[in-house]
Amino acid sequence: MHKGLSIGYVARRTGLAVSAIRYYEEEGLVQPGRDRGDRRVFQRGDIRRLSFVLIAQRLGFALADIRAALDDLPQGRNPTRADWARLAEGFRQEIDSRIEGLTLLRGKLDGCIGCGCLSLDRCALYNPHDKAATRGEGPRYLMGDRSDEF
Amino acid sequence: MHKGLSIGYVARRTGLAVSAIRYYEEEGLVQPGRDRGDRRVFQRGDIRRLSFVLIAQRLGFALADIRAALDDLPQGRNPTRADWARLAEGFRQEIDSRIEGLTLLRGKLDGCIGCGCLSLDRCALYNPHDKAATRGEGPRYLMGDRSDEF
DNA sequence: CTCCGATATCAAGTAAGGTTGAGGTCAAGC
DNA sequence: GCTTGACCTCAACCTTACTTGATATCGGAG
Repeated sequence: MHKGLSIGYVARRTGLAVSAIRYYEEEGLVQPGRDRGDRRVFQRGDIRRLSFVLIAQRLGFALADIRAALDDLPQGRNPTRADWARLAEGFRQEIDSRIEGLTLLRGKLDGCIGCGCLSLDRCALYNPHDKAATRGEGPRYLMGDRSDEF
Repeated sequence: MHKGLSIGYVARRTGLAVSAIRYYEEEGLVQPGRDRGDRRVFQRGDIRRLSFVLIAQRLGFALADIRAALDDLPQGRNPTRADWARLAEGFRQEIDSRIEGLTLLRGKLDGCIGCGCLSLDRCALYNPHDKAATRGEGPRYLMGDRSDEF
């Protein structure tokens, strides 16, 4: 009996605001059906999709990236455990590479502490081309794009 | 001979856009003087301040946080190497705690891969109270603030 | 002296990720 | 039958971190 879930229920289960869920629908992250009263009808799997969104956001992904990832889920059939596990594996790799980037950064920082050199041209810490730690950082979309300006 | 630096020079040295530097002044991150023609006059130390801003941004700090950190620099005298090293030490700790958070997250994720459980109520991966990885993620400033909604 | 390039100000626009409010509908409970 | 709560839409607003454009002025080169 696929009774379907109301937006309020999904909101309570995910901790998202109702308005946020509607926004996510607008962004194509979930595609609930409608009942005859035009109210959104979610399935259990949608809670999982939204959980995915929340976790991915914590990793700093933009909604557009997350949508792209979710679009890789099979459209016709229900996503299986294996499908989700595949996505999780992608996460794992992303986490790995972040840890690696931060570790690298820390090493450089260790080299800088003591000399006090935060000057751009000399300090290994600032390298605009090392984008590893830059992802998902908000509107600094142009950062690093003009290092050839001079 | 403290000749003072023009905004264009500082922009070239830091890789920042002139408009960005003016914006940073507005936000209180630098306080250049003015010449008689009302043009901004920067000191060498301002390049260092701006470098600090860039590095901190890479770590995901908001400008407001960065300003707070910079405000800890001694106001009267010129910042010494030790002052900058102290700030760098704060960075180091932040990086450490991020790596730790991500490592934890990875461990949880490993526990989830295979079971495909991305369901919020069961999966250890999603825990709204674990804010370690949440900082600097843009406008999701309310995230985790409504876990008591239900 | 004149012109150009760098600078100045100020208002408005942009992008992401939402929230808020006005105004309307629907189904259930009393 | 009426009210209440949950839902609907649509437009407007919010924050952060800037950019863009209009318009004006400064200062050095020629």
